[in-house]
Amino acid sequence: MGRSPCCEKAHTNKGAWTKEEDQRLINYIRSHGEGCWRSLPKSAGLLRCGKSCRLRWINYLRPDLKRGNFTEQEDELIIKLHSMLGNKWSLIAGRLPGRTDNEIKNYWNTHIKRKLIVRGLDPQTHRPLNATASTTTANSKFDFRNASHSYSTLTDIDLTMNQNTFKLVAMADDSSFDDGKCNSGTTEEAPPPPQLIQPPPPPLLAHHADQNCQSINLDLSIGLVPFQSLTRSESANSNSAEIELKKEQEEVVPYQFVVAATPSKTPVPQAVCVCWQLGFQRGQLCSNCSTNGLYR
DNA sequence: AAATCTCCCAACCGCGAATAC
DNA sequence: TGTATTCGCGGTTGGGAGATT
Repeated sequence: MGRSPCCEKAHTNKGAWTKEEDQRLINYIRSHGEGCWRSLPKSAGLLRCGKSCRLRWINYLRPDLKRGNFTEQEDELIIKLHSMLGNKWSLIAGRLPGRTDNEIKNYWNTHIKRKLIVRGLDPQTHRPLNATASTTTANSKFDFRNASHSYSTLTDIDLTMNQNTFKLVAMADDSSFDDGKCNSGTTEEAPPPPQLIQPPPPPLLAHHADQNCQSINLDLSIGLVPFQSLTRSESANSNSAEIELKKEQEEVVPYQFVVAATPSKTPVPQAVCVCWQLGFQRGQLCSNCSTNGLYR
């Protein structure tokens, strides 16, 4: 048998929350903590479904939320993260302390999309608007999250993203992949990820495509580190899959994307979290960070 | 001043993954 | 092991607020 129903929809309030409801929810969570959203409304004396309580708390009532306008740095970080992750708002929010996925999603739809269009960039692909149509049909398209190759040896792949050149360094142990059963963790037909117009992985790796997993899980970590602060040899010491995107035009943006691709059943690589690199203090680090800024 | 339009954001909806039973 | 439910996510929408006519 399964669980009992989540809530009685007939007896729940909908729409905007009142101050009294907010206060009840705050008081309850302060004394009991988060969790068990299903039973929370009844225990807290709220005529709301648990789902609604959770949303209200996460998006509006949480004490650590940052209020106010987004800064220019936050704008740029969102753009960069979106170019890497697509509409993975919760992942993006995880790298912006005090911001929620809903807030970032709204902000993206109302401000940043327009900003990119003004810059002549396609908000979904992050490529020049007039070039999107021609390149999306080209075979050169390389989709990170649905990559048709796994990277089981150290290799360098030059990629081009927008006007900037990146270098993809994939390092993985064969055993870290799960015999073709690993998945990307992204099942929705996400908006097109960055259209990387350089060729897909070199032929020498192609044989792995059929035998191993069809994609690399990029869900767990992504960070910005100062260019060259992580050397290849340092990275190679990790026995987990790790992809570095090295931005070569450092004079434009002196940061390096580090995407820790973590196949299931393997330890998380020692990638440096963006929280740390942005100089956040202990209390501000995200849940994925250990106290030295590395991913747990 | 009133009507209409546009923008923005909080909240809802539906789905897939994870989990309890 | 199979099924039902919860949780969490991304897409969408309703309506309030401000701008424009």
